[in-house]
Amino acid sequence: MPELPEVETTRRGLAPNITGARITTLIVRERRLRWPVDRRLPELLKGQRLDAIGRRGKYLIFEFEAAALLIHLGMSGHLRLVKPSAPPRRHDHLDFNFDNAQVMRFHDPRRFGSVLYLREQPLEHPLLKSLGPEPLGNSFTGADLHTPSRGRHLAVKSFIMDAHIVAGVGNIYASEALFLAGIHPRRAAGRISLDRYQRLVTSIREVLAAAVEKGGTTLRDFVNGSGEPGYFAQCLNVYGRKDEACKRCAGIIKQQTIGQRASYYCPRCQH
DNA sequence: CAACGGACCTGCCTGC
DNA sequence: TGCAGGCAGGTCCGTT
Repeated sequence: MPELPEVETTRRGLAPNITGARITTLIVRERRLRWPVDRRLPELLKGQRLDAIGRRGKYLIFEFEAAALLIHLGMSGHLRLVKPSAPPRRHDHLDFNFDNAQVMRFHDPRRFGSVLYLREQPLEHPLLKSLGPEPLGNSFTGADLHTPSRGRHLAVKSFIMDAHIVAGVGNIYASEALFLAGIHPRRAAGRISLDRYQRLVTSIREVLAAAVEKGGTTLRDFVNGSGEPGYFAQCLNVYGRKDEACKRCAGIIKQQTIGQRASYYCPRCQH
C-alpha cells in the first residue's frame, strides 16, 4: 500500500491531531512484525509527550520527549485515528491512546511493517543512517544518481528503487518517473548521462510532489490518518496500465518483470 | 563490492 | 462453490 506519498499523507493527517499529546496507554496485541515489538514498549512510552512526527524516506519518526519511535508501514500497513470505542479488528496490532482522547491504530495484515523504539538519535539509527538523499529535499540532484551509478549494470528502475541511492522511490513511482523522463526501465544505470539523470531527478520530484498533493495513490484501500482516500491513481501514466494506450503517443503500454517487480513503460516514449 | 534470489506474511483475484 | 496458483504498493539478508 504505502509509498512515500502515502506515508507523507499519513504523517500530515496524524500530526495536527496528536502532536503535543501524551501517551496514556499503549496496547500491543501482536508483537510479530518485521522485527519483534519491544516487550517493554508500553511502559517505555507511557506518559511521554509526542513532540513531532517526522519522515525519512518511507519511515515515520515519532519524536517523544525522551525517545523516538520508528514506524514503517511495509506493504500493507496503515496508521489511522479511530474512535476510542472502536473495537479492534483482525490485524489491528497496536493502539496508541493519547490523553486528548485520540487513538492511533497500527494495522498491518502482512506484518512487513515495523515499530521500533529508539534510544539514540533517530537519524543515527542504522536503518536511517544508510539511506540515500531525500527525493523531495532541496539538495537532491542528478549527480546523486549519476555518481554512484558509474560502472553499475543493473536496470535503472532497480537502481532508483534502492533506498541507499535515493530514499523512498517505490514501485509505482519508479515506473511513473521513468516514463516522465523518457528512460527505459531496463537501461543499465551506468549507461545514463548526467543530463538524463538530471531530468530523472526532476521527474521523481514532480511525480512524488503531485502524488502528495493528491493525497497519495489509492489502489486498494489506502486512506490517510483521518480516513480519506488518495486521488493520484487517475494520474498514473503507466503503472497498472498494461495493454492500454500511452497517454502521450497512443502506443501500447508494456509490462515486464524487472528485479522481481512488475514494471510498466511505453516502448515508444522510453529509451 | 555488485547482483540476485529468498525470506518474511495475508488477502484478493483469476481460472479451472 | 471450492481450491490452487499467482500476485500485491517493501526491504533486509544470505549466497554467488
